[in-house]
Amino acid sequence: MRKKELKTRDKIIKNALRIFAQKGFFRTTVDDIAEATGVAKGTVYLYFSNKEDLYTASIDEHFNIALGMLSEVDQSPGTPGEKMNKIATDYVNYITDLRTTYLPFSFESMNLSSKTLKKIHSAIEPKLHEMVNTISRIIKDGIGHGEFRRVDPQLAAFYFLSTIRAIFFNHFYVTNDSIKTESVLELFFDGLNKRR
Amino acid sequence: MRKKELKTRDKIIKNALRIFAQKGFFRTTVDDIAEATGVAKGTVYLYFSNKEDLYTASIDEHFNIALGMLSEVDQSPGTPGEKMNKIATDYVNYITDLRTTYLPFSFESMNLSSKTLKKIHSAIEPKLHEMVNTISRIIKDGIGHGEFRRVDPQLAAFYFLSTIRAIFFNHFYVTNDSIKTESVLELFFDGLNKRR
DNA sequence: GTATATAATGACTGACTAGTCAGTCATTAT
DNA sequence: ATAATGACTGACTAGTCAGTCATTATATAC
Repeated sequence: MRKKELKTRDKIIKNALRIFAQKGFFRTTVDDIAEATGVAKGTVYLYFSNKEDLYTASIDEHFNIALGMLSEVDQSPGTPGEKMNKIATDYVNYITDLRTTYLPFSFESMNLSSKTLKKIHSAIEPKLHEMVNTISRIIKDGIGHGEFRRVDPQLAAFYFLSTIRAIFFNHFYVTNDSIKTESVLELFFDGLNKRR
Repeated sequence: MRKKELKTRDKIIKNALRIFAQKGFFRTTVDDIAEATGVAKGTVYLYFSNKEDLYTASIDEHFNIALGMLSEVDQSPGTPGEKMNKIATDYVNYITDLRTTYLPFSFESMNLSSKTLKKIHSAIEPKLHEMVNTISRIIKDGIGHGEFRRVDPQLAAFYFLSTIRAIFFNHFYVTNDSIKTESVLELFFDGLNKRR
């Protein structure tokens, strides 16, 4: 039964994404995920050949969700600046829902020298590039319309993603949570230097 | 013999910092660190009560080094903008030397809900605040001298640290390494928006 | 109603590693 | 020359968890 199979597989991925995002790869056990999904551990291994495979699938899911949000905002009306603001707030909400402290779920925290993590890295890279490219197009558009300065769109897109991460970092490490998404975005768009 | 004791303990921390930075907490074994230091595992436990204790000590060492670099630059001559540029490039060089892919070594990648990581978090937090405060003072100075806009110095300082992290992120995830520290800093200081 | 195929289970294994501790030995004190 | 010290060792224990597989349950076919 193909339908049922997809359903179980999807349920596992959904739970794996949430738990991996909350606890990270090493502190998450396959038993955790099986229990959360309501299946036995053996069932997980019917759909995924090993833990890394499941992790990779979870990351894939995560990026698909993120890319979905991105293109939705991209296709909605608004100036490039408005679109980027929407992207940031949507993404912040999504991650907040995941209740992850294990952030970008999580590229920078992994040692790429091991085979496993290289595999994960190569699964992430194309997705990340797709995100960068989408944002890059919006920025190019903004440059064309005279809204943005003539900067390297790829670099600015990348930096924009880092800025979004900075917002979370604020949330988790500054107990005084007066720091708001808008303030950080304001800094991103207007910079620190005084205008001359 | 007090002298010798300090030496062994310091050697262990030094190696632990390097290896934890390269592989992260979970993939690093105490045996790895002992072997790298040239002592038996038991020796490690003479100086540290457990693995987390050693990790915390390593993070402490890391922040002390970072804070040392910060205050050195702070006390040297230069405009606030020049100082911040120096801080960023120095820090990039330091991390590059560590050969870490396990970034800010590593706040955002840990699940704070566990006791262990809460302990680590509380060890990090004061150090991080000290870093933010130092940078914050430089920014305040820049605002006073009319170099920077009137922004929240704490927020801008925090965002500056995130910007430095963004530079590494670039290095590790963009195979085309045309992206340079200066370009990212330029975006930080001047923002994306066109000046009106 | 029986047979076959497919899906799911969970007890079990074995590799791995944090942490222990009885014993060693070079150095220092008497 | 003898005794005391304590830094250091590494084999060992105990716990964890990824991955397996013989067994059971469920669905489908005839």
